[in-house]
Amino acid sequence: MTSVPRFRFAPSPTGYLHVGGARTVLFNWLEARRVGGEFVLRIEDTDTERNRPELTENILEMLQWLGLGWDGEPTYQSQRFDSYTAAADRLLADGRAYWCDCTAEEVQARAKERGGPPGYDGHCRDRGVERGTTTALRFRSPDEGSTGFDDLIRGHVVVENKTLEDFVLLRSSGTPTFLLANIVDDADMAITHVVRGEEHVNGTPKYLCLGDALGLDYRPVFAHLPVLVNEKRQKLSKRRDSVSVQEFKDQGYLPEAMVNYLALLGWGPKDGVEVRPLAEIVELFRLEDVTSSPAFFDVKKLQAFNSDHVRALPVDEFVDRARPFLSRGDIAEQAMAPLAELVQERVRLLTEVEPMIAFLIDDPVVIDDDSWTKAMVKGKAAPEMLDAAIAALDELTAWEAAGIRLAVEAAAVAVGLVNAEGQPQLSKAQGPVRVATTGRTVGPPLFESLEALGRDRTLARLREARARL
RNA sequence: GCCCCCAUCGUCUAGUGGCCUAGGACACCACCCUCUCAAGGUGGCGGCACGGGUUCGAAUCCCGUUGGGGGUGCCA
Repeated sequence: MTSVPRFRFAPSPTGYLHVGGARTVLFNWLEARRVGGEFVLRIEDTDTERNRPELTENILEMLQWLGLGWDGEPTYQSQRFDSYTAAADRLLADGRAYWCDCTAEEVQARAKERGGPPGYDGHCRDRGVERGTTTALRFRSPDEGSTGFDDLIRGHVVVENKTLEDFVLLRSSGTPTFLLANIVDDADMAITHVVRGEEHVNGTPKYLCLGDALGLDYRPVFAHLPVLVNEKRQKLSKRRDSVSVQEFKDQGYLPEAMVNYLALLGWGPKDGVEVRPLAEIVELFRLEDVTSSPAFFDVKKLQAFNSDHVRALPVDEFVDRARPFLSRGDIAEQAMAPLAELVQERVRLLTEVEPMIAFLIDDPVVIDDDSWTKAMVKGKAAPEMLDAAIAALDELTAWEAAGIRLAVEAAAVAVGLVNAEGQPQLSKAQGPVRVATTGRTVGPPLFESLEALGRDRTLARLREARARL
């Protein structure tokens, strides 16, 4: 029987899914997909104190959103405590574990006194401490020899067993800790590939020694991914860095842009084509090609990827995606309809859509102060231009972009905003008209915008602005 | 302190001994295009941390230094 490659993502519900976790999922998922293996989820909720069940929901929801599905139902460690305590009992019976009644303070005090490395010193190893309400079960780490493992990304890693301290297996509350639950489950679930963050490298020898002590004969393939860092090159942390996937979703990032960008953190396609669909990345991705150095999570580049993915959308798909970000619902959607294509190529984030078409919804239009100053106060011949535009547009019989353009051009000529050849200078002439009607100096092309605005509102706004001058 | 890991433009990367006077992308700057803003086009800025080896030849291999990171929890 040949076993299928099996990958897993094992988050603990103590925080929202963040981009680092998402990248770990992605790399697991990508490799699993490529080799035709399975990708499963295991919720590591062993710490009943910090566990926040509702966060599991967020993690699952974000994975769905990113399009990184999993096989089968997630496993919950909180429902498998029996397996862990059984393993712990075995270790205790075999003399590979012992009860310890030291408090954290005592451990620290002794470490300080002896001046050596902090951490547990094996104080209770042979004290014959009985199980009590304040005792934790510790693993008796091997004193000699060394433990090594092969890592797809880092090569061979070896550590001396004597540097492995006697870590806790069972808390005094009786709940199992990470390492114990981890190895028991990985073996039980027949995980063949352990792909996780670099922060787990140091724990791996402990994990392996534990497995040996348990007689598991279990050796998965490891791949420790480089961590994602902030601008100060520290590991991304939910606490100090704003990196939850949910936030990016809320800001109007597209999931395809997100996974595309994340795939390029620690890996790059040989052909150099960065912006591409996930399906292509699945074909090209190789876990062994992943870099071993930390990568900076650059929001600027993410934004650039998002712009590309937004523009690559068919226009009705773009409208569908933008819909949840339109706070004013149908009104906004109807307003956007005629300008959708023009808006699409101007936004980086979906949250930028509504501000761009707000002038079609707000009545009266909200005028941006800086824009007003720039176009009306500092701009050339604003009053004259508005007068001329009003006159020209008022005479228009058909209200469509091309005709509106001709009228504005005629107005420009009338007030002398022309170049050496006597041609209208729209770059100068459009300013006052744009600000009067849309409230801003920037936005979708003016004439299409005015067509969408309608004759009456356009003229009314021009007259209102003129009156203010 | 101890253990482990890492080191190519500001950032993400390509590069696995000669194809490299190091390629691409983001960012930045300039110009072009242009009704604003985008988009697009062209060009520019900018890097193999340092020192020793090995080799005919090193960004690529080895050693050291320096710098950075991760771990060192009754968190995961």
